Amino acid sequence: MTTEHEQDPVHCAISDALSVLGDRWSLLVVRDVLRGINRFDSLQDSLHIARNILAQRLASLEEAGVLVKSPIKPNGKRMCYNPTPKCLGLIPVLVSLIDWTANWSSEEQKRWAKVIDKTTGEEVKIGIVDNNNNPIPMSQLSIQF
Amino acid sequence: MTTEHEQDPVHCAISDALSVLGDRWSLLVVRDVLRGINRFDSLQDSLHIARNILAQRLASLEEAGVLVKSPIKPNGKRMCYNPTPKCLGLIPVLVSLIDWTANWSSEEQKRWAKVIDKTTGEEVKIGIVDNNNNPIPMSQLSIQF
DNA sequence: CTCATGAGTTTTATTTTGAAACTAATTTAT
DNA sequence: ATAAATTAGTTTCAAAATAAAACTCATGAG
Repeated sequence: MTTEHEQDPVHCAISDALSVLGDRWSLLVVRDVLRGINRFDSLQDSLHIARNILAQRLASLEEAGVLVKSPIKPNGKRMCYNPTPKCLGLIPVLVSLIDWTANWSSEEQKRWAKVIDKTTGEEVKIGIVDNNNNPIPMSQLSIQF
Repeated sequence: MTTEHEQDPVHCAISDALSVLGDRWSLLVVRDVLRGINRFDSLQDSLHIARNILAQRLASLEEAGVLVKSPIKPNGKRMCYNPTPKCLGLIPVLVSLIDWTANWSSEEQKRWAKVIDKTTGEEVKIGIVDNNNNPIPMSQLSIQF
């Protein structure tokens, strides 16, 4: 794959993102790390992912600059994985995925993302707004990637 | 240790979303359909995806209610795939992925998502906002998935 | 009617994933 | 201090998913 076509719509910002995140597990690992689950075995317990695949994903997320791997105690061998600023940058992706499911799934238990402004304690939301910060309904949008 | 997840980590809104979208291609198909590329062969040309995989993804996106498949002319055999409202609901996901890449990739050609309000022609933006729709910096956020 | 196009399906090879067992180092318990 | 249990993976092998190409078979254009 990844052949070099001159006019290549596959090579765009979305596919760049998906080359790191476009699989069944990566975003769930990111979610767990943001939740504070940062050890190999706790992640495996939480996700029930195959251990070899987890090792692979952690390595690729580290290489992508999304996680940092560091020993728990200096020079130790026990590791932990923590979120980088680039990882925090994925919060809008996670929130919009959660809200999409909440909005559009027919399931009983609709879970909304809850994001809190630490300074006010207030709940915040993700959305599309115009220059005056007024929300705009989705049906009114046209997208140009 | 933040053991404050009262939510089921295995079956959550994110993994629900990823069971439809969590692969290499689905979101790129969605992007193309939103762009107006809605025929099997044009999608294949655009994405260089294997034809059997494309057929699979289109079927699963249709089953998920993201796309509708319909004949171009009544009772015809030539088909086209078009976005449902649920598909439009993915715009924030796509936009936040694009913006993430633009913000955090080291590449030269950073592409920002451009979303336009069809009624005004004005460009709009996606972000995390408080109840007054004012944007909030990422560092101020705490998440509870 | 003929030929090119559209929308897939089939076939086969390659890659990725998953489950389980296996290391080797490191804590913890006795 | 020694034994037992944890941690953080790796290895192995089977099963599933993906890719590339060839193959249908109906339709539309000329």
